[in-house]
Formats: sequence, C-alpha cells, structure tokens
Amino acid sequence: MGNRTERLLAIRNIISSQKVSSQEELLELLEKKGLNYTQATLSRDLKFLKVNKISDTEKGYIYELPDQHHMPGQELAESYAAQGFVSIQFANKLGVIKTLPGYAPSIAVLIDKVNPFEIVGTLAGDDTILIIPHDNVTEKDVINTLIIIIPELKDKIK
Amino acid sequence: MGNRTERLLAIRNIISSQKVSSQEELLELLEKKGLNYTQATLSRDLKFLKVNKISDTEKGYIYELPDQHHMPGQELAESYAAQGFVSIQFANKLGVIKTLPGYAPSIAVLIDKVNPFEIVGTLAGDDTILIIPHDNVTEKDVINTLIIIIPELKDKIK
DNA sequence: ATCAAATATGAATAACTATTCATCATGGGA
DNA sequence: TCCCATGATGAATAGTTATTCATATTTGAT
Repeated sequence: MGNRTERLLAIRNIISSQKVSSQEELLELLEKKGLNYTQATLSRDLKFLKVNKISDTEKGYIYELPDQHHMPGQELAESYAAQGFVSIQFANKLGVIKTLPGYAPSIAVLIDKVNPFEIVGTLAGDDTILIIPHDNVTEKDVINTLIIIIPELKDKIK
Repeated sequence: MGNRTERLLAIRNIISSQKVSSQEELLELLEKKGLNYTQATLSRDLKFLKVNKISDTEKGYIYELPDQHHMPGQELAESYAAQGFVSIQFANKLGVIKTLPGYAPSIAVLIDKVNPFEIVGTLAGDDTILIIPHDNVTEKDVINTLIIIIPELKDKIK
C-alpha cells in the first residue's frame, strides 16, 4: 500500500490529541481509521517521526511528538510569528500565507526549522510565504501542521 | 543497603552528562562507580525519577532527565531567576540562597515545581531562600541539582 | 519497457523494559 | 520485645519495542 504518508499523518494526529502508551495501543487506534499495519512498521514510523516517550503520571509513559520544544528561545519566536501572521489560503495545492510586512522570512524560518514532512518547502517574500505541501497532504493537514508548529495560530485560523 | 539515594543521584549525574540508551548500559556505568544492582531496580529508579526516552540522531533513543523543559514559558522564568540569583551558602546542612530584593519567591517556585528529590523543600522570604536538602545529600549534590534546574547558574556559582 | 537500486513491509525473533512474586530489612505501635 | 506494615531488592517472567531476514513494491536510469 502506498499510504505511508497517510499513516504518518494519522500517527501524529493521534499522538498529539490523546495519551498513547504502547505501540499495540496505537496500532488499534490506526485500525479504527482503516489503517492496518504491524507493530514492526509502527516501531519504524515512530523512529522516523522522532517521537519521544515521556513520563506521565496517569499512564506511566506516553508518546509525545518532538517538534520544537527543547530549543531555548523557541517560544518567543513562536509568539512573534503568531503576531505577524495574517491569513492562509490555498490555491492549486499550494498554501499562501500572508503576514504583516517584513514578517514572512522569520515565520518561514520557523517552519523550515521544524521541517515537517507534510511540507516540502517554503518560499518567503516580504509579506507572503508560499507553502509547498507534499503530495497526498490535504489543506487540513497543512493547517494542523502549522498549528503544531505555532500553537497560537489556532485562534487565528478559520 | 541504604544507598538508594546515592544510586538515584548517580543515575541523574550519569544521564545528564552522557548519552545512555539502555538500562543495561546504565547498569554497567553504575557498576564502575561501585554500585551493583539489577535491571529491575533500575527500571523502578527511572520510573521514579520520571526519566524520559527521547529521540537522538546518534544513538537512536537516549534517556533524558525530565526537569523543566516541556513547559511553555519555562526558559523565560529560568533566565529571570538566574538574573536575580546572588549567592548560595551552606550552614548546618541547610542551603541559603541570597537573591536580589523580591526575587526569592519566584526562584523558590521554580525549584519547587521541579521538586527534585535531593531537596525536601524550600522556604522563601523576600531576598533569601532556605533550601532543605534530604539526608545524605551533599552540598555539591544540591548545587548540581540547582544547576540542572537553572543552567545559567553554572557561571554564577563557585 | 527493463533492470537495478532503493524503499516499504510483515513475520519471526532478538533485545530491552516492566512487573510479579518472594524475601529481607526497617521502623513504628501494642 | 514482638508483630505488623512498609519499603527495597533480585530472580524470574511477562510485556513491549527494535531488528533481521525475506519479499514485494516503487523509482530511476538506460
């Protein structure tokens, strides 16, 4: 099957929205979405996505997406980025972010640093960023990815 | 044996200073320090210390101390704390931190939030914090713990 | 279009980690 | 002092995750 990308997206969505403490558990959740794979594949996926296993008072250990955290100064950059963000639209599979004048480059850098596999690359002007998504990645996926990178966007989008 | 505390300290020291990717490996490192235990005990220790296993490009996965990270705004609080820190002294097993006027409460909160087992508790006035260490915890251990909590202190202490 | 190389995957298994069970030590109350 | 409850620990084992090996699929170059 060629839905590796779909599976990776689903894994990230699941992990970011609920507490999962084993690959078997994750396997079942994927099954409910019609994605049938084995634990071996999942193990590889989690490694690929650099998913961490962190201590959790409730479930012992749970999986957690890596993303930005752990980088000093990141939060500041994020809220700066959120401040400059104006809107996002899609056309012909491409995303177009409008920003306040001058903000585009720094926001694009933020996205590039995380380098999510959903986004092949970005091109920033002064107040516009072009987002080039991977094939098979939907607009919703791109938006979710951006929200994971810059949580403050949640309130500004849609 | 009564050196559980010693072992927990050693584990934290090892993990914070080098990349360890399995309990067997950690077991050997402890052995070199004269601490002989089994993997079962280590598993319990790591759970107790809430140690995380995070992705590492070099070794796949490595253990990492929990401490502050993962909490938004934490970095800011840290550098603020480091700014207000003046000195630390010990007397009768108790640590006494002097801060700039008004800084003591917020620095104490930082320490309390991490709640390291080396420190039973803190008491903050306006510019003074009393640190109450656990039995069998040395001054050096307390200082190391504080540095783990507030890395910027490294340059200000000693 | 064809072949080679790279990638993806599952089954089986190895490697690693957590838990169960039994034992021993310690520290309060009666 | 004598139990009893609690906590620490190891051995064995159960549970979980990573890897190996074999195939199949996709991609790229000719």
